[in-house]
Amino acid sequence: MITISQTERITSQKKIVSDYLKSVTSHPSAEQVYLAVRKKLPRISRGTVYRILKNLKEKGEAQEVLCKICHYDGDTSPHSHFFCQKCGKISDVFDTFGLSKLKKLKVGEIKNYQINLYGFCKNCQKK
Amino acid sequence: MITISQTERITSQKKIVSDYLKSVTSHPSAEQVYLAVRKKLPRISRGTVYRILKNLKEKGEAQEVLCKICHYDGDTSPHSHFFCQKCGKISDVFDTFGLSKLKKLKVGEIKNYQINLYGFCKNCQKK
DNA sequence: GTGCCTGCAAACATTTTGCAAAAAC
DNA sequence: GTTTTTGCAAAATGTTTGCAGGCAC
Repeated sequence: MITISQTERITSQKKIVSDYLKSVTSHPSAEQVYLAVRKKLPRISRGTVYRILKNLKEKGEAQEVLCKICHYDGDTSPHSHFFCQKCGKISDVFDTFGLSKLKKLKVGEIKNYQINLYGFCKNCQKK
Repeated sequence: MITISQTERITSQKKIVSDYLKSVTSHPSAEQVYLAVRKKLPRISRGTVYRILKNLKEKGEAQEVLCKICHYDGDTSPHSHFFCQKCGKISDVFDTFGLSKLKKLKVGEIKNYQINLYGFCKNCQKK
């Protein structure tokens, strides 16, 4: 459910969570944000951290990495997935975007990869 | 924890879950697999479904899509992520693999995307 | 018969939510 | 003073696990 508020208020909790997230490159989980932020705001609650993270995401100031419910695909051939943000449908996309480039990256040994595309599917676009 | 068994046994539960997963392209969640499979095996339990799905994944006969705990990134610029399967570290990868190609896909309207790379990071490779 | 696998229920982990009090404006 | 936001605790959701009995081999 999207919360529509006329005038969003700036609170110290929001500022500290936002500043923390922008100051680190460690990609913390919600729990890790909670533990870190609690050093500055010992009385902050998990609920508040979750609400603020969701709020930051809605405003486009943070993004989720690896998230939500686990889905399974019986097809293990190299392909990508499109997630419709309206109807929730997950579709296959058989295009690898020239991922041979991947091997040239210097991040480490790449064993596997996933490309996730988000948007509105053809069916939902019509509406 | 990886379960090492000397002789894996073929059970009707495993066969039906595996067959179901390979017969659909709907990318069901574990719960959806459980509900579907229960039509053929009314007494199967969630625990068994979760164990079989994990088993299929370990054998490379199924893959997970969108999974596990939610992590946040305060950097919303276009970049990808590398997940080390040994130490769990998440690193940024600033390479977009010529994703302008994305726009040409006919799946729908793409608003956003994520590329997730899995493997062993440089530090873990040394060990 | 041996030992892996299952069903069940409880435990665990993660996230959301209702509500009264507190804070922002 | 009004309305949003918070802290708290409980609930909801998703996943794992211990164990006794069942089944594959």
